[in-house]
Amino acid sequence: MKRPILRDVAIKAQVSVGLASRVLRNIGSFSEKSRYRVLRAARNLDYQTNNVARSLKIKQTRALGVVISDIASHFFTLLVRGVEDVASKSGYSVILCNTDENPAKEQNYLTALYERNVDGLIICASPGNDSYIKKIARSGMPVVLVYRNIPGLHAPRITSDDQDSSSAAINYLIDLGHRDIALIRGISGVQSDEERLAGYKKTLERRKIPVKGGLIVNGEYVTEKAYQVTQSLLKSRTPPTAILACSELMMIGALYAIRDEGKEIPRDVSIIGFGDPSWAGLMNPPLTVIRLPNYPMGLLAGESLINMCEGNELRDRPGEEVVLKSKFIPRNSCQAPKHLA
Amino acid sequence: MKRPILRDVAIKAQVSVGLASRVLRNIGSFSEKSRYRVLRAARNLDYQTNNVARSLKIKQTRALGVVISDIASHFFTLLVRGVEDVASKSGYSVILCNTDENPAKEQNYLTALYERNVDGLIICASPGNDSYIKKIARSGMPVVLVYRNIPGLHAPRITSDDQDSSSAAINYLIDLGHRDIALIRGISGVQSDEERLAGYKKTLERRKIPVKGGLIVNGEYVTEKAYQVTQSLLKSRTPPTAILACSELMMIGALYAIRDEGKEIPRDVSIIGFGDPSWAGLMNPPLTVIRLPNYPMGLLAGESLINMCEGNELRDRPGEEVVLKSKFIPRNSCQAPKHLA
DNA sequence: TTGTAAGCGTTATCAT
DNA sequence: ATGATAACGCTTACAA
Repeated sequence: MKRPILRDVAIKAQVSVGLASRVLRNIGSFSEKSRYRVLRAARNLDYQTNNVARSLKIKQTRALGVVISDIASHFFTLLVRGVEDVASKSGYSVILCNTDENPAKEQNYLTALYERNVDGLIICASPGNDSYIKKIARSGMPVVLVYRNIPGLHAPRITSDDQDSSSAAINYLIDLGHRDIALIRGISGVQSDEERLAGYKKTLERRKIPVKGGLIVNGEYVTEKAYQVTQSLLKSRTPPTAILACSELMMIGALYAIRDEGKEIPRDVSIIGFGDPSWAGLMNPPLTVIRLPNYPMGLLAGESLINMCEGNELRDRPGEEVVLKSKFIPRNSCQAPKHLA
Repeated sequence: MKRPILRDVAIKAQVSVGLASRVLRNIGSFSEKSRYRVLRAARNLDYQTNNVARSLKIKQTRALGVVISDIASHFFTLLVRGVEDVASKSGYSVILCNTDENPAKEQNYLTALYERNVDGLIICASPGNDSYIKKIARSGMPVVLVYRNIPGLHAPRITSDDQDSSSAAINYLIDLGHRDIALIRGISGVQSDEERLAGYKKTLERRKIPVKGGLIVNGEYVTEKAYQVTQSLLKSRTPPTAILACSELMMIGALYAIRDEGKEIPRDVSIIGFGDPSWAGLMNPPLTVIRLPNYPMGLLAGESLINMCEGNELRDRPGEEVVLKSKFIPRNSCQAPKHLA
């Protein structure tokens, strides 16, 4: 009744373990007769490889660690799905880690993953563990960075064109006549967040519109925080006429705040969000958004990582950054500010 | 430059590997002097346990397999977050598997998980692998079932009160005056889906309202399918005046279909959905929903499983089913049907 | 073609 | 308190 091991099938097939191992993996040489006996014995015993023993020997686990801040965010959900899809297709398993942007938690996950000997890591790093991640990478473990950069770490990065998309959104708003545009950003120090901020600032400057510090607020990528900050934004003596929210969760927070303040979209405030969840088109009005290429990013990150794990080309040029394009989807949550209407 | 192993620290500390192992795990006996030397050596070498070797020896991996149909569904997202939270707290890792309700895919994941020697399994099974799952469970691997049942499998089940909540929703609709209530169900054979169907039928019967087969449609838990079926429902000569959608994704499909058919909620159709995503309250009108206890279910499933893995109490009574309550959240997507208004 | 045996990096038993 | 040494279940030279 206990799980059979290779020796059991070898005995039952009346061959040596080495031979049994070879036929089960269809490698090396063996006679037709041995093949038949081993296969039959394995089937009869319901033999399944013990992969931890196998991993110990061959020094690879075919497991990938994916560390993100929160799977409950649609943003990461699609990314993870992408990674998992290519992983399973290549026979890899995905170990999921939610850090909540907490560096200490992230550290724990990273060491757990390292001790587990995962073959590679996909990291959407929270700021604060740069040196630890570098250490892991230096120890020889393949790492791919998603949406975030770690200065001095020679690893492939997958990002989207955050500065450009942010810029496009701001231009769109300016063209509509907005001057007081708020930015609900996430966490400073995060590459994509900095890029979006840069796109915001640069575009305003280029259009000769003053950048007001008070309009740049920090939502920390969480709904409640975003709710609070947009609420105070809206209550201020010079409320913004438009808002750009840097994540889906923060957009939700902003939307609730706007509603609770009795404002109407787009009449009183225009809003654009990063991320295009399936319900965005269902809102009233349908939401103008920047659709992020997260699923393809997950796919690509997974592929690159697996390539590195298997010692393929990417290994030679791993400093590379690949930038996937996001897509501006104008719907109806923006219009000219009231004073111009 | 290569990863140090226990022998390296033993040598550096000038003790035996056995002793080094003991002090690192703080077990057995050793002198203060040895402790100091080993710890220092480990620190200097940056030694980290190799858990695959450890797992092979101690026969446990501290890894849990979670098999669900799609992490991209908010439904599963919260569940997974729940199990991951308790898992990481207890030092377990979570391996994520998306089956898309595809039995073949599910089989592959299950055998992969088995070969990986995960310590336990949390399964939201698609119909069709019952015997395989039973085999795995019989082999001694702890299994907990979520939202689904496998007849003849003696394992703890975590579900919610699907029949009751479905019943409550239907009663609510009937009280409002509805007689033609459509049910967009998921996949037949799935326990929770059958329960919801049963609640629907039973309630109609109890209220002396004929159950019309044409009003029970199959959305297969996917948005597009739900879109199609509600579209044809709406186009039929006797369209329903109210709809109960059995998942968040299917509710989205229904919502799009209703909009594209030019109908208005709740004037033309009332709608209630299973699941309460954070945007539901943001819709116009805010959606009346049945809030599912998925996060707590994940927590509980994780706890039970870990208990079983560690040989605790639950092992003695593992046939148990625990039912968590969902919550009916009336908002504004329902009203009396037009002909009564 | 087949079998033997030496690892892989731990843990655990048993002397010393 | 310490150190040999034998597993754990598999892969892979190498020898036969």
